[in-house]
Amino acid sequence: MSTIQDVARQAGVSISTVSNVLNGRTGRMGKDTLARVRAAIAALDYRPNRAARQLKTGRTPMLGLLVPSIANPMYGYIAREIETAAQERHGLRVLLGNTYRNRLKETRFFDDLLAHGVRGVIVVSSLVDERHFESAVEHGLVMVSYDRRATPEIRSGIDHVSVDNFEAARLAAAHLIEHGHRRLAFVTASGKTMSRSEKIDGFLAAAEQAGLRASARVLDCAARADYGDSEMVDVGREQAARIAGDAERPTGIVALNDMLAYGLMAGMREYGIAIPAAVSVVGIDGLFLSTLVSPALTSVELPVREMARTIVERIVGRLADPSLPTGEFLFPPRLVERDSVARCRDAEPAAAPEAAR
Amino acid sequence: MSTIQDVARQAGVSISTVSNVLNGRTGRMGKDTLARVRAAIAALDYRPNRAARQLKTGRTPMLGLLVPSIANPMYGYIAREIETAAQERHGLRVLLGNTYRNRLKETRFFDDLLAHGVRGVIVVSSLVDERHFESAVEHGLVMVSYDRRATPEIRSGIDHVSVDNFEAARLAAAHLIEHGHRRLAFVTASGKTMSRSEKIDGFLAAAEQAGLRASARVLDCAARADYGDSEMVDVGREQAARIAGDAERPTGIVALNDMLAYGLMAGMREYGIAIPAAVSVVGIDGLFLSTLVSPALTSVELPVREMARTIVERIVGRLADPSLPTGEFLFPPRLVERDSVARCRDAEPAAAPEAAR
DNA sequence: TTGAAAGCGCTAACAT
DNA sequence: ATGTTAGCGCTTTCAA
Repeated sequence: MSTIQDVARQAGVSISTVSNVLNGRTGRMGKDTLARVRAAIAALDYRPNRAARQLKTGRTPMLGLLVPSIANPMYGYIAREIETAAQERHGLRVLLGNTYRNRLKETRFFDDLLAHGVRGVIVVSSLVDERHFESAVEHGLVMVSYDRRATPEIRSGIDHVSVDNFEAARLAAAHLIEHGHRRLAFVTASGKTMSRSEKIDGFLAAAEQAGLRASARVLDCAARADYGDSEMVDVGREQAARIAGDAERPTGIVALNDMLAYGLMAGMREYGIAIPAAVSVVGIDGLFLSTLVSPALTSVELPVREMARTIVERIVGRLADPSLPTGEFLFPPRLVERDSVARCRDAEPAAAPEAAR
Repeated sequence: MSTIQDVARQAGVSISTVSNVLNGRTGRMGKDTLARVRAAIAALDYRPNRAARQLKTGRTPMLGLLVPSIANPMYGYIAREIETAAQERHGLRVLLGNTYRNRLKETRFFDDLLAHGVRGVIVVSSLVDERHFESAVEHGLVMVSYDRRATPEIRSGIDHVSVDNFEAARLAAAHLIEHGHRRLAFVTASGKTMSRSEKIDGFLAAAEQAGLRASARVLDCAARADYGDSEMVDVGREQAARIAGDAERPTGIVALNDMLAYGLMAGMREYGIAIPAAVSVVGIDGLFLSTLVSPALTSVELPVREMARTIVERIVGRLADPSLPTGEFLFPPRLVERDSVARCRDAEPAAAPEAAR
């Protein structure tokens, strides 16, 4: 690898001149000096050493990205959009870490980012407890959290970008209600993350508004202790078993997310419960896999690309101007109808006048 | 952030002593000197600046990982295993890049790695043309290619880790043959990557051996030009349409990979072709999603974790000793039976004596 | 057993 | 318009 020295020698100029070219300070530079430097750079196939530059400037064109597990299709999707936005819009590379929702792994990742001189980091769907985040922020990290709402009333050094989870679940439940369902359930994994609580609230609000609050149920179930990508799927399967044996079975189900819905549907199938004939299901996320399961899953879709862009812009912006206040950025979800919801057969005509159509 | 200077001052020693502690050269060090240094490090929450270290040593504990798109569940799975192996076994971080199978993006990623001082890189399922790889290797990158076989007879500066694709497809076809299928097809996307050709060969070899070569068909279909994660799914769907309209329709299908199989099954469903009653399907990859589609997909599973470990060990090994020769590492696949294969109804009893069981 | 000092490649004052 | 120079924080001889 050639260095700035080699380029300077080759071009017959000093290293400062080369450095000036490198950093775009070509304003009052001799036209042919510039040309000679450029030629030398090309001839030597010179690439500035980032470590040296970083040692001097304290900056490195890199972002950290922390996900529970990149094998989970939802996180893979988000990661792709974030990497693409960071690279194409700002030339930033992405350092990836799987945390398996382990606090120690998260902390170590922050430490490594700091040591590597990386100042911007995106944390996807982390733990409820955010204290170690604040500590990382104090050490100089500019952080954006995805899929966690800000804790109300607490000033945070972290940007929060997420979908309106309340609205997402409300939309899903309302869709079921519109189709005449009156025995509703929200199926979730236990362990209250903030986004889960919000979804539950949205679900219950829709039920309440339709006068169905009394019969609406929230079914949760412990996930396996160790984080796996099939965690949600397993929860769905397990819940299917429980629901199958339930005499007062719900006819309309909102799933915490698409992966859980897939597991739920697979489980239902094993118990011979037809979807959507016997039970209708709505997911949340809008993964492209939802078109592949059978029946294709009706789901509340998240504007992932837009969120990814906002995340990157926030980091870049606050990196450039640390005095910028942090904020909360909420995105609207959108229901995408597919084939997992049918009109409820038990629906009373009075309650659903359009049942005959 | 505190520096080595701060630690030295706090401990009342020179920076060399601190550096020695940092690098484990504590052999003949005063017992309490060591203790004082350690205490100072802890007290100041000191973390060595990697950029400075790298500038000196030329090394940085980081690997590059290039995938077509991390949103593709198969690449997400591989990426997770690689990141985990790199981090847990060697403390290495992973720099991720999506290439969308674009040669320019790949080249730029290599350039950036070099500039960042990263010397090890893993390339997953890249283009057929490997010339830009060799150029990167000449510039000092230690490279491992996943899912591409070495070009025979050509000495390469690259390690190749892959599954035995021939065997994978052979296994899949043999499984169909065992179930009495005599009209076989291999469904693939057009564009001949090496792994695809090998799979085709394995498929045809199995057909040949069963005397079914004449009727065995390879169906390919152009993917959309721009790389997308639903690329394979779309190809599967399109092929389903074609197969549905085929009077001499195959009864046993081997899909290039699981994603394509999902699309194929979804397409078949739309055309009212029952799986496995009318057509049996076998995928290749063994993604966990295969348990979620309906019917659950019988698939030839890849030993992804073992492959990921080998990939990391190869890089680390050759980074430590560049004189190590590169090699090819082939892993055996394994058939996992689920519900997408049934005994062929058209099977002639003579050809399949156990048909009556 | 510990310390002094050179230098990795670059940026950005400051000089000229 | 271009060059000189002082570090950024660390590792590693070499000397004491």
